[in-house]
Amino acid sequence: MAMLDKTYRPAEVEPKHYERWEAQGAFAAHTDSNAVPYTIMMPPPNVTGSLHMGHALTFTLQDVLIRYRRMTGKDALWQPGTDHAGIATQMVVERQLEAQKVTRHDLGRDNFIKRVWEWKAESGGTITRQLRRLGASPDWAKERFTMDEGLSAAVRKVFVTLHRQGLIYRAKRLVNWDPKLHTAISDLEVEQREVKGHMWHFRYPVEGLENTYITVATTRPETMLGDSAVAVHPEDERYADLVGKMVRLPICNRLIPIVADEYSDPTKGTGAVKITPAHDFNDFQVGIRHDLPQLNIFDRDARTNDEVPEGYGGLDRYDARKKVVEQFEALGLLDKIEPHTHMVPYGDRSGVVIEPWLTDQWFVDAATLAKPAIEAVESGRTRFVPRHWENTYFEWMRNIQPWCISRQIWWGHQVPAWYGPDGAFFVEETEEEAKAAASKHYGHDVDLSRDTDVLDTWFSSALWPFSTLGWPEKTPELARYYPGDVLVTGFDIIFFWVARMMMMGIHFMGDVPFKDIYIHALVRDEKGQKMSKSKGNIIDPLDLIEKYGCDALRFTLSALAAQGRDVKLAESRVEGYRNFATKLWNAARFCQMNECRPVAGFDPGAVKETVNRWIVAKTAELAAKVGTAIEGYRYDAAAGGAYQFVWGTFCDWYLEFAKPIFNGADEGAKAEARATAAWVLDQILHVLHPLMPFITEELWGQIAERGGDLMLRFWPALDGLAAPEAEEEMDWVVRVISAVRGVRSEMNVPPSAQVDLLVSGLAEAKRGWARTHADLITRLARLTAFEAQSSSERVAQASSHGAAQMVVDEATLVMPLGGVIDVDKERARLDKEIARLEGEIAKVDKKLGNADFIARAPEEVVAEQRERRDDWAGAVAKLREALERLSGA
RNA sequence: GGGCGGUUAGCUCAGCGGGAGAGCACUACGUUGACAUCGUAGGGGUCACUGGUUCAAUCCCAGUACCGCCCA
Repeated sequence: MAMLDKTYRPAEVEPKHYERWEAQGAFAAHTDSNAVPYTIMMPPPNVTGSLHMGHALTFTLQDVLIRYRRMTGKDALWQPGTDHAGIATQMVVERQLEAQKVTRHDLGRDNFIKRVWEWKAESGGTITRQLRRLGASPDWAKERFTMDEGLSAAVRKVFVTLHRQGLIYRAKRLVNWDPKLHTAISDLEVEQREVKGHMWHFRYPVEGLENTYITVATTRPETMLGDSAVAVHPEDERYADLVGKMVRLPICNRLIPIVADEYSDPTKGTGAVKITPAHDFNDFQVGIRHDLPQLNIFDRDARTNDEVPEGYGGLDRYDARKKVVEQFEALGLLDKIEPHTHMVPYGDRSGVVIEPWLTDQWFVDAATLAKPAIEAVESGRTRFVPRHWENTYFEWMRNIQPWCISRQIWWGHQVPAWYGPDGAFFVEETEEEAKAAASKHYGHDVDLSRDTDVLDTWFSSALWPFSTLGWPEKTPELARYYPGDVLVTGFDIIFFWVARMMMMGIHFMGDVPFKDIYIHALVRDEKGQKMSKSKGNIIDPLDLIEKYGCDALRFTLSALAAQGRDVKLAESRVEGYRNFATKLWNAARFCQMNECRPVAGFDPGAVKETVNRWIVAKTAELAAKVGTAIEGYRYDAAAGGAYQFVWGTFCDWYLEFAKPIFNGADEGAKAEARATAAWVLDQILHVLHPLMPFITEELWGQIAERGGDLMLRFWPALDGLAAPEAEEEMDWVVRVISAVRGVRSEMNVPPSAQVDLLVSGLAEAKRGWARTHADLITRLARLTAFEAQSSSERVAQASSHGAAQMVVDEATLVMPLGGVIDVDKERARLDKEIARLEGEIAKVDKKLGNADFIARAPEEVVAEQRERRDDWAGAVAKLREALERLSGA
């Protein structure tokens, strides 16, 4: 085996392994295997997308899960794919056309759609290529696209079925109309933004009463052109005698009624509110209650149509507003204008103000579908992690509104409905079936025209957990991998997507689409700000990968993914974990230099040396800890535990312990230490693999000849390796070394100074420990000699000439420093230590002196406190003796 | 207005009824044959505030303040 380079070079290593893994089919699920399946449905990124930090987080977390489960022997399916992202994709292609000064209308529908497919063929692979750079290991052979033939068939089937069940219907309703994109959008695609505007107070003359006016306040003066009524609260005495009278609407010169309706809030504005049923959601409801006409005054561009008085037609809504206000002022009917901050709806894609507009649209009866989806979470068949997201889910699902699923765009699944000459429609999966149905209906063949609308992108996404597995066909995949084990996603799409998958999954599959829903937080910048182009604080994951390596980024995201917290990403963290990768690399290099080669048939349970039994036990703990953490979605604990072990235990202590052995003469000990170190390193590579797939695979291959890739190996099953007595012994060694190092540093004993260490009062049982580890303690504490059992005369003599003394358990360590040491300083140090311990003792004494504590606290807690007090008291006594011995110096 | 989170070391965050923790940053020392992308040691906190429950509260409960997010 060639020697490892001095540093790890991720850029050279990553593509090499990824390509081999993929080519060898290492990511594939095995439908015909006997293993227990484990399924994650990848939230399909937009086909227009490119990898951002949110993707990096979510896909890293999913990849950690899938790699871990694959290693534990599950038949792991991570189902990948992309989403056609209707509006977003159409906008991208339209923007390209715009550069050529062409509109989609110039091309016509068919050509435009062809153009989008061409674009998809060219650029649609960006996001999946980038996912590969992240090390994601989904079953690429199963990659799907929401508009591919199979998924489109599923969409048609679902639409037709729900329509027959009365759960999809067509209706003329007020919808959120985007006047820029010329389509309806769903409530969820509307963003409410706080806007500083005005409140205009208009006086409407009451018909039949001289000089009597009712004043209405509005933030949208232009809509008065479509007013159908004025509403006051039924109990508002100010207006009681006006209810039932008519108002003559200025400008329009129409008569509209004054109605009593609880929608009017007497405490707001004037208490009288104008009602425009065709352009406001609340007013629409009032209109229904009072049977008011719905007067539509806008066209699809939100310009006034010809329903408005002469001179007002064809105006942009804001020009119309200006003109209406001017006219009111001219008429002396403008009472006042107040500054007013209110919420205004904006289209999340177009960024323009949404206009409530009366149109024919297709709706899903979401309330009906939501019921079993709510029940599934209530009963725990599907579980949110962290739990509190259930509240968010319930809140929305219990107040769910009809879902407007039709969009007046071209890119998407066209609604499978065909219209006859009289407007009757036929909802069928194919045109042939629609024709047949129409013939039956009319008694003869007729020409049909297909509905031009397409479906909301989220409609097809809602089917993702089963449509990707081949539904409506009864495929082996569908039987095997549905329901999924976990959905990993961000909270921002609980409504858009999670809720809808729950509804559709339960309705069509009769079972929930996944057992767990792991909701992770948003990635923010280090100051906690949302990353956005306008703020210029975007961190590109690919830049970080290039700079620090993919594993460093993955490890960082995992380490920061604590449940219930946003991920605040500081580049310094990535750098720190890159250093961790380097540390691991060099530990492996050290092992290699010392000929630590994996030994065939090595039995970790059979090692004899204490250090080895100790590290074997610690390694077993590590594997269990990391496995449990990943299973509990505690990525932070998994990463933290691995980091702590590799750096803080393996490198800082075990390898240091091993050095004297490697350099010693005991060949047996050397051989065992080498084999153990190699074994531990192998276990580390396994355990870190889900988090850091590349460096672990690389080391795996470089350290020894192997039978195959690390990624397809089994997770370490290390039972029965606990060694509490070895742990106790090595902990003692660590305490001794730490004590010496601490005192050396505090007393300014330079590393070069030659010092001995004497031991006094060491318990009989520990003398063997001291002898066994004398070399090791000597080396790590930088001593010249370590006297495990010193005579009291020697101790007394040494300390009377000046010595640093430290108490470890029942023993006192004495470091003779005659002539070097500042005795006053050492006294002060001992005094300080005594004072600290006495403070602790006082605290415990207070507790132990409390009769209630003794009576009520659990026995073991009381015993623990007593033990602790005894230990401290013993230490204080020894420190006093040490002071005493110093008195002669 | 309703709901949900958060407030612990300078920064980013763990912990969660019985001795305050990590990483980064900081200070001092250090090229000891894996690693300076490193080593050793150290300083730094009335765990937001006020009450309550408890033998015992950073941890549980209630309230307050401030910050963030979602919904209306």
